[in-house]
Amino acid sequence: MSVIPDRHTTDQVSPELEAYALLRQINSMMEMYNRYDLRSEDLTIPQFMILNYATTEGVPLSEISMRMLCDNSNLTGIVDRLISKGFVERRPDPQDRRVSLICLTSAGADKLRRIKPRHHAHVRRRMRSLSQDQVSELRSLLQQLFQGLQIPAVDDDSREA
Amino acid sequence: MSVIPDRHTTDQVSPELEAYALLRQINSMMEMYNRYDLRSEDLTIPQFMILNYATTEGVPLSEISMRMLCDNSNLTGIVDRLISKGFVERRPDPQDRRVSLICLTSAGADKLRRIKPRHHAHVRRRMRSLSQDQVSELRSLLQQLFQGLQIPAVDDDSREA
DNA sequence: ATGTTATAGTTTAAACATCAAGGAATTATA
DNA sequence: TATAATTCCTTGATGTTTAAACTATAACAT
Repeated sequence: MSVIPDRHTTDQVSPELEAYALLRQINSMMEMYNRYDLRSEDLTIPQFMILNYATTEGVPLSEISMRMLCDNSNLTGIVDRLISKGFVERRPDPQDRRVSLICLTSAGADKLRRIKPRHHAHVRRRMRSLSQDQVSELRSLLQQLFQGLQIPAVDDDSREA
Repeated sequence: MSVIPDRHTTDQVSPELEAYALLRQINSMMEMYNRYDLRSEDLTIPQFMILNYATTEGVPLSEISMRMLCDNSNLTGIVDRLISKGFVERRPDPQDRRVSLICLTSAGADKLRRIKPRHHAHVRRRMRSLSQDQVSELRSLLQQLFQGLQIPAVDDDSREA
């Protein structure tokens, strides 16, 4: 029952909000660049991601959707497009007839071999405004934040809004 | 012409790549939470963002799209839906008949007043795995990275892929 | 004045995302 | 072994995003 106004009941921005806003903006800009890079290869970002997760032996669709943090139903259409471009194919899993394995074709593997190193180089280049130490520091902070997000629901929220 | 293999010509992950992957994943999870929070209010994330940028006096649509780092054409439909819900309205700018001002209605202002503090509290709570100092450190690293991204094109890329 | 260029916003089509619902195959359980 | 619950994937409805083409207005240059 303090008379001192709580720092965050008002509308003013907190460091957390600022950090999150920056994170979103950075993500947004990186996506713009990635989209632009992939455009010349006639690939979209989600298509490229699936290509990265697929293997020659085949990976269950739901394993890919788990890693991409998205719904299965997203991937159906994207995989369809990748198939029509000849970069992956669907194969039934002999062990479990429910799953369809997403398999990288040799054309897909070639494509990936050509694009991936360049993509990685681009990402690294775009982070050159940070020193090596700063990148490591950033990575470890993000790592910690990410792990904290995994266990979300501890609703110890009595002190605020 | 070194014989020592460059650290990044191979497929292995660099700190930069790891940091970026984490950033994307965090963004993804935060979006999931935000979407869930807004669901009970019958708002989508982009709808909520526009609501945040709109004012009672009115803001040009293109100003909002600039801040949201998106195209004007995105906003047309989203604003349409906000209008049908009664939270904003379009008004012509008397100064410039090309622009349409996006104006927060009183219903929209009420809605915002109720949702925004809670949203901010949620964001702060979800970053509680970081200390105050860590949040500040993160913010300043992201700030620096963001500014570095603004001037993208210095293609001093001769040393890599 | 007239033609050029730029800006504000919309429209359209293709791609993607979310959510709910459903079919098919598997697993668990009684 | 029947049936219930679960898992894997797809489909369809709604909403968002991108990119290109378009309309209307404004600013500018002869």
